[in-house]
Amino acid sequence: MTEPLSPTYSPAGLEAGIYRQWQEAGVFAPRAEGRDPFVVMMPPPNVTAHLHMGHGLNNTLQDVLARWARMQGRPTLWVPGTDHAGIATQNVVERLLAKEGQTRFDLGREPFLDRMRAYVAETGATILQQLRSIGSSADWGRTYYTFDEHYSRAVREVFVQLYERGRIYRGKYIINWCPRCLTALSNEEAEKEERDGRIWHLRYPLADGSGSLVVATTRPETMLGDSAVAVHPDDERYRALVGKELALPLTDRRIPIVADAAVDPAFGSGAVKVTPAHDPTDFEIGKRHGLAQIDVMTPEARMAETVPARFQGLDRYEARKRVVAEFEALGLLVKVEEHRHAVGHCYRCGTVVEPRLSDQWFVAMAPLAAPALEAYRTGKVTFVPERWGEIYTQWLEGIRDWCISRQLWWGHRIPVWYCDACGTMHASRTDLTACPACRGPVRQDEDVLDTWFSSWLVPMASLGWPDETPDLRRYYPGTVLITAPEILFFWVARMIMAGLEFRGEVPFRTVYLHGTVRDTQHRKMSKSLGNGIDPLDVIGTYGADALRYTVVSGMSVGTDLILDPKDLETSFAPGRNFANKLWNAARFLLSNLDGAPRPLAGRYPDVVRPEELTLADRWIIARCDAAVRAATEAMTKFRLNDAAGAAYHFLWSDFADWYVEAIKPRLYGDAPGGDVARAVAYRVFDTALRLLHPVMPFITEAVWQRLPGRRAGELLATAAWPRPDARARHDDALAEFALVQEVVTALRQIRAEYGVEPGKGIEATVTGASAALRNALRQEEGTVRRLAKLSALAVGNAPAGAAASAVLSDGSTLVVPLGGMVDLQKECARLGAERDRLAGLVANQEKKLANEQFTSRAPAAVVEGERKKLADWQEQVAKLEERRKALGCT
RNA sequence: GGGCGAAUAGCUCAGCUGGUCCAGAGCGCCUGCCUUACACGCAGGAUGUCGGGGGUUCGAAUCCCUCUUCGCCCACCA
Repeated sequence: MTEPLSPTYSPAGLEAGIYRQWQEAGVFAPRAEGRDPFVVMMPPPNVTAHLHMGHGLNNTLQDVLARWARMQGRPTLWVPGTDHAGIATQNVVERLLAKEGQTRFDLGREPFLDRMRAYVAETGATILQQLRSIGSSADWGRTYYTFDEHYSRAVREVFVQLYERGRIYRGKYIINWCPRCLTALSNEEAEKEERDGRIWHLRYPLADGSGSLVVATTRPETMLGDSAVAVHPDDERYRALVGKELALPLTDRRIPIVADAAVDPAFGSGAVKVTPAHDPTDFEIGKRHGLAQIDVMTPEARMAETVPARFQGLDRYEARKRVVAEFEALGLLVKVEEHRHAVGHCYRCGTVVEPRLSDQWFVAMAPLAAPALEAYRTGKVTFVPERWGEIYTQWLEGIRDWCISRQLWWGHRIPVWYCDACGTMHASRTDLTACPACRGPVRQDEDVLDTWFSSWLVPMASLGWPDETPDLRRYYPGTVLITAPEILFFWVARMIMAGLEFRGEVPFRTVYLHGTVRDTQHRKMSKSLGNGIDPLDVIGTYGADALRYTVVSGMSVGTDLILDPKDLETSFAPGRNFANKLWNAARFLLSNLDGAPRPLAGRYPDVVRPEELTLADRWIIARCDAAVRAATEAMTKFRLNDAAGAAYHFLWSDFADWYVEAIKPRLYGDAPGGDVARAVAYRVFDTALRLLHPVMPFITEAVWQRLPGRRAGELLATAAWPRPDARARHDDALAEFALVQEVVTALRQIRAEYGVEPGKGIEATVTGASAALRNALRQEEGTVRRLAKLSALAVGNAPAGAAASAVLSDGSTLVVPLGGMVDLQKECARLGAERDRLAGLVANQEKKLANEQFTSRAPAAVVEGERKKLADWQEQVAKLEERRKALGCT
C-alpha cells in the first residue's frame, strides 16, 4: 500500500483491497485484553434478503459506532447474523414452487424442508457478503443463524423453561389467522390499518314473532356463526327481551338474547350480534354465557360446512354479498352506512386477517413484561431518542399473551410430544421417541414457532447461550442496539424480556432507534412501490464512503432519511465530492511532505517548538482541536451527523480552503518555516483522517497508510481516536486569524464589486486597526497578499482620496486605493445605502438601551455587548459620512 | 378514538440549556475564474412573514396555548 495516490480518486478499485487488509489483520475481532467492551448485535437480515437502503442505513450506523469504539481502544464486538424468517422465507420458496405448478403439500413436509434448506444455502451468504461491501466491520467469524443447530438448542431450552414455569400454555382462543399463509399470527403481525368500509344494520326477528331487534356488523358473513345477541344489562330498551329467543335469519337456528356489560348501549342500536368463534369480545361474552362457538370458515376463509349448504365453499367476501342480498330480499336489511374502521392485515402478505377460534400455543406475557418495565423505569435500558421509552412502556402495560405457534413448516418445531395412549403431552429439550409416562408411542406437535421466538434470543444465543461460554461471560450484556422503530415490539422489547428472564440482565444498555429511509414524497422505500435505491449501484458509482457519508450526514437523531430514487446525483454526489476533495488534499500534502527533515512522530505541538508556530499554524491546530472536541461529543450523543459535519467542515473549510493556501509559500520555499508548516499540516491532517474514519473508512485508511512514518501493517482502523489537547487551545489565534480571513474576504468583495481585473494587484491600507489585527496582519501578511492578490498591504493612515473600504469586526477600516478603477457614483450610492442601513440599526439600538427593563434584567455581559454594538454602528455611520464627503458625494 | 412527531431558503434538512455560531449547511440558481491538489474545483452573489394566530419574557425559530397541514404508532365500540 505504498504506491502513490492515483491522480483521480476511484473508489471501485480501492475498497475491496482495503477491506481485505482489515480482514487479514483480524481487526474485526475484539481484542482479547482491555476493559469496557463495546458490543453490538446486528439486527439479522432475512436469509433470503438482498441489500436495500434500510440495511445500508442500519449497518452504516452500527459500523460508525463500532469503528469509533475500536479506535478508542475498547474491545469491540459487532456480531452479525441472519434470520431464518419463517413466513417470509417460506413464502419465497412457495412462490418458486407455484411457478412449477406445485404446492408444499404436493411435496410433503420433509422434501419441502430439503428444498428450503437448499434454497437458503444458496442465498444465505449473499446479504452478509453485500454488507461487507459497505465496509461493515462485523466479526464474521461469530456469524449466527437463527436456525442453526446450536440456536435450536437455545430455542428449545427457552420453550421448555417457560413451559415448566407454566408460562407457556396451549388453548383455543381467537387468534389472527392469515387465510393466504394459512397460519396463526401474533397480534403484532396483524397490522391494523384504517380503511373506509361499511357497516350493515340487520334485523333479527324474535322467535315468537312478537317483534325484532336490529344489530350492526362490519362482517355480515359472520352472522351465520352467531350464537346470541347481547345487550347491556341496564339498557331499559331491551330489558324485557333478555332471555327471549331470536330466529337467526338465513338459518334454522334459534339464538338467545343475553345481557352482558361488555356491550356499549350508546353504540348503534345497543344490541350486538355475538359470534364467539370470530371475534375476541364475542368469544369472552360467549364464555360467560356458555354459548356455542361456531367456526363458519375454512382455513382459506371460505364458508365451512357449519353454514347452510348454499353458502358453503363461498369465499368470505362472496358470502358477505350473498348474506346481505338475502337480508335485503327478506326485508331485514335496515340500512348500510359508510364506516371507517381498522382492519388487520398480514404483515407478510397483506391479506386481511380473519379473527378465528383456533387451538394454539401462547406465552403468558404479563410476568415477563413486569421486569422489562422495571428495567426501563430504573434506567437499566435507555432509548435514543427518549420518546421511544414511553411507547415501549405503553406497549408493555397493555401487553397481551403471545401466540407463538405457526402452521408453517419452516421454523423451529414446537418441542412438545403427545402420547395418545395415556393422553399426556411433554415438552422436551431432546427429541422424544417414547412417552415418558407410559412408554407408549408419541408424536411431535406439527406446528413451528414464531420466528420472533428465536429472534428474541439473539443477544444471548449469538454468544453461545445456553452454554456458559467465555463470550457470553465477557460480552453479555451488550452495549447498544441499533435498529429501526418498526421492530420495537417484535424484537427489541422481547429481547429485553428474554434477557431479564433467562439471564437476569438486560441484553443492552441503550437502544438507538433510527429513522426510516423514505423517498422525497416521504413514502417508505419498498420493492412494491418501486421507489427503492440499490446500495450496490450507489457503491459502484459513488463509492461506499460516499454512501456512508450521505447516510450519516442526512440522518439526525429522531428523523427519517429522505433520498430521491430518481436523482442519485443529488443525494450521493456530495459524499463523493468530499472524498475527492480529501483525496486531492492528500495528494497535494503527500507530494509536499516528501523529504520533510523534521521528525514527524511524537505528540504535537511538541513536534516543533511553540515559538516556531505562525499564526496560521496555531489557528489550524486550535481549529483541529475544536473539531476533535465536537466530533467526540457528537459521537457520545449518537449525533453522528454532527460528528461527520465536524470532520467535513474542518477538512474542507478550514484545512483545504485556508490553511493549505496559507502555507503554500512556506511549502514552496518562498517563505521561511517550511518544515514547521509540514509538521503541522501532517499532524492536523492525520487527526482529521482519524475523525473521519468511522464515517468514511476506506478512503481515510488508504490515505492514512501513505502518510510518512507509518510502520508496515499499521492500520487506521485500529489507530487511536484523537484526544482533545489543552495545549492546542489557541483562543487568541482563533480570533486573530478570523480577522485575517475577514480582511481577505473584504478585499475579495471589493475586488468583485469594483471590477478590479483578475491578476491585477491592488494596494490596501488598514486604518485604526486593533492591536490584534495589527499583530495578525504582521504575521500573515503573505497570506493576505496572496489570497487577496494585493500588490501591497500597509497598516496606517488612510491616504486621501481612498476609493474603496470595508469595515472589519474589530472596528478598523480597510481602505483600498483603486485608482481609476472605481465608479464614483456607484461608490457614493453604496456608501449612502450602507449609512442609511446602519442609521436604522442605531435608532433601534438606542431604543433598546433606553428600555430600563432590558438594562436592568438582561445579563450585564449582554447589555455591555449591546452598548458596544451601538457604539460601533454610530462610529461606522460617522465614518461612512466622512468617506462620502471625501469622495465629494452629494 | 388515544398518543407521538414534523412544518425554517426553490429542494433535502441542521439549529442541543431562550441571548454572543440566530437566521445556517448541502444541493439547485446567478456572476466570474481551467489560480501548477482538486471544474467531483475556486472566489463571489441572490433567495427566508422560521406554517397561521395568541401568550410568557427585558429578549422567542427555540417555552406555553390554539388553529391548519402532513406523517407515524397504538386501539376488541360491534
